[in-house]
Amino acid sequence: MENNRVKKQPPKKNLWKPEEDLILKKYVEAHGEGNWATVSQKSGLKRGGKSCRLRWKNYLRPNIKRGRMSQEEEDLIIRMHKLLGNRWSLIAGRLPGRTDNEVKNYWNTHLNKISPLGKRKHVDSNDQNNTNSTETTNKKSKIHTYPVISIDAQKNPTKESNGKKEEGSTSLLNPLMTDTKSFSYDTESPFIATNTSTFFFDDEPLITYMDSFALFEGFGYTTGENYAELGMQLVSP
DNA sequence: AACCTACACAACCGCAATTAA
DNA sequence: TTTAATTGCGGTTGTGTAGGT
Repeated sequence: MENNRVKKQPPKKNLWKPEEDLILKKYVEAHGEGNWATVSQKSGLKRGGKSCRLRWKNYLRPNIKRGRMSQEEEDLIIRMHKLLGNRWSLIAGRLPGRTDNEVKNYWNTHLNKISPLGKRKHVDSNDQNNTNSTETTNKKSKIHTYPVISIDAQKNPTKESNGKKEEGSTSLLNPLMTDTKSFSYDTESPFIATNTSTFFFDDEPLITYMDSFALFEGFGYTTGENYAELGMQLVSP
């Protein structure tokens, strides 16, 4: 060996360089999102499709909001996490300009430590007390197992038609109750906690979004006052 | 100044869901 | 209907850096 005081190795991590960002940005602007598997070949980037997709989604696409979370955003994350657990994409969907990765990182570094069990790294899987969220984060739990609710959905807004979403309404039929709760949504407005009934469906499939309401049922949230805890308010149809 | 530790966050990995053939 | 490819998601890891000793 020539030297036992070897200089620090150069970074091994494949961080994106500005020129790579530029290539990807121009490519997506020219060809649109999607077909990530072929982006690397066609653009000349020596990156996998997943990497390109992630980079675009988290940093390059328009309307990404950078910088510190506001107090309102933080509050919303806390409330949504309490309700949904580690459903980061779902939570991020309620925070315009924020990505799931950002929300997740923010939770892990800023908010998780607030909880009594808030150890940043290495959550002990044997820790029986580690149930501070309303839902286990086990991947298998992504299967929806909340049978108490049926959905009477009139509309499932999509981002089709020039990304312009439609105004609509959705109602939930609770079999344990005799009435149907319904609420309206304005698809142009972000779901920021307010004391109005306005919220945002984003790109999530309706059924996925409805999980949160199913959770309400599971935890005994059955009245309008409880919805208010989320800054939402049930309105009469 | 050198070392250590913890933090912040970008990026990767593996799995499941979805879509195309 | 089945299989393969692609996409999306959450968990985890790796790196740079700030602050303390």
